[in-house]
Amino acid sequence: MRRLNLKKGEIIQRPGDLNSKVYHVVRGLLRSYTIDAKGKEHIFMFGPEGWVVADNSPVEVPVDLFIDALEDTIVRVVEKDLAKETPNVAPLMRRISVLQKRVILLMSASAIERYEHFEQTYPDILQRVPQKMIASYLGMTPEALSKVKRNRLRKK
Amino acid sequence: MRRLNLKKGEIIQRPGDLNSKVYHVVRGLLRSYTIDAKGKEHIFMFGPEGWVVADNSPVEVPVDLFIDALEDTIVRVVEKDLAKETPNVAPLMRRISVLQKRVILLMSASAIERYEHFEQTYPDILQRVPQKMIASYLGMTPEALSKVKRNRLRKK
DNA sequence: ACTATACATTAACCTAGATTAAGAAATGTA
DNA sequence: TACATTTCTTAATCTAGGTTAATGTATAGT
Repeated sequence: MRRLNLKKGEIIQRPGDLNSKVYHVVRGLLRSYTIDAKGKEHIFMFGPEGWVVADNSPVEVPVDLFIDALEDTIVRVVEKDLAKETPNVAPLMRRISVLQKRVILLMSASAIERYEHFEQTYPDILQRVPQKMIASYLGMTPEALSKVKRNRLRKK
Repeated sequence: MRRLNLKKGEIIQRPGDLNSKVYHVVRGLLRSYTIDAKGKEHIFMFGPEGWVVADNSPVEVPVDLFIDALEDTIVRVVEKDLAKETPNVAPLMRRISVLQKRVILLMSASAIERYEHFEQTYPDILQRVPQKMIASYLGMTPEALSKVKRNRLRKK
């Protein structure tokens, strides 16, 4: 069970990589993301201390996410097949539950609603990453997020 | 491990239900969905034979999805905490992987692209459910889906 | 402290998809 | 067969959010 010290900006996984690992964040902040056909970046998740970041695909298929460090970060690296032998079901169920909520939000909620949900759910991360990344995570442009926040202020 | 015979249209789980179960579809077709604040229905997943349908939340928290039968359906019902003791990690990972793809599609793909992805991934289900349900699953209105298909034909 | 680069905001304009409403097909049911 | 109900399509209109581009404001590196 290796440890790894990452400098801000370091990329530790790229789409296409085989035998990807599972990363337990000890300190710092990871993120996973894709880049689509038009070259646009879409953040899939943020991983602050205590979180587990991984591309949950079967061991043998290539991953489709980048993972990099948004701050200087320390991670514990676990081989994916090894992780399978210590089957900790609870965190997997939690992840599914979170993803379920995210899908439903993406399908049914407006930009403002999605932002306010994020605000309540991850107030910490809001402070730690640039707003354009929040926008990317929420599936909107930085300009749209800017507009949304301004309109909310006007109403109060 | 009970068995259950459902008639088309039967609802077996409602938002707020506690101690929800895990449903293994033996024959037929289930679906899970929410109804949002504006009364609009959003289909979260379809569960044809061989699939497992459940609201993957911790046992003790109330679920937030409806589950009903789109066809006459036979299911095997498993208690959730029991399912936890037979920790079958592989299907959970698969589900996460599918949800990951879905989130990324919702964030980055247009209506047409989402539809074509569905067509390729679940050609079977496309035949079995009304189009408005496909639209709901894809996060768009039936009208939008209709338009999308027409425009695609024009181009060919 | 100076410059460069990344980030945030604003505004004008545009477009995908929502909404509304009506009619046409299909499907179910007596 | 006829009638009702649900589903699908079309068209007109509207709007949230995307795009582009300019300006302002931090932040970082030397």
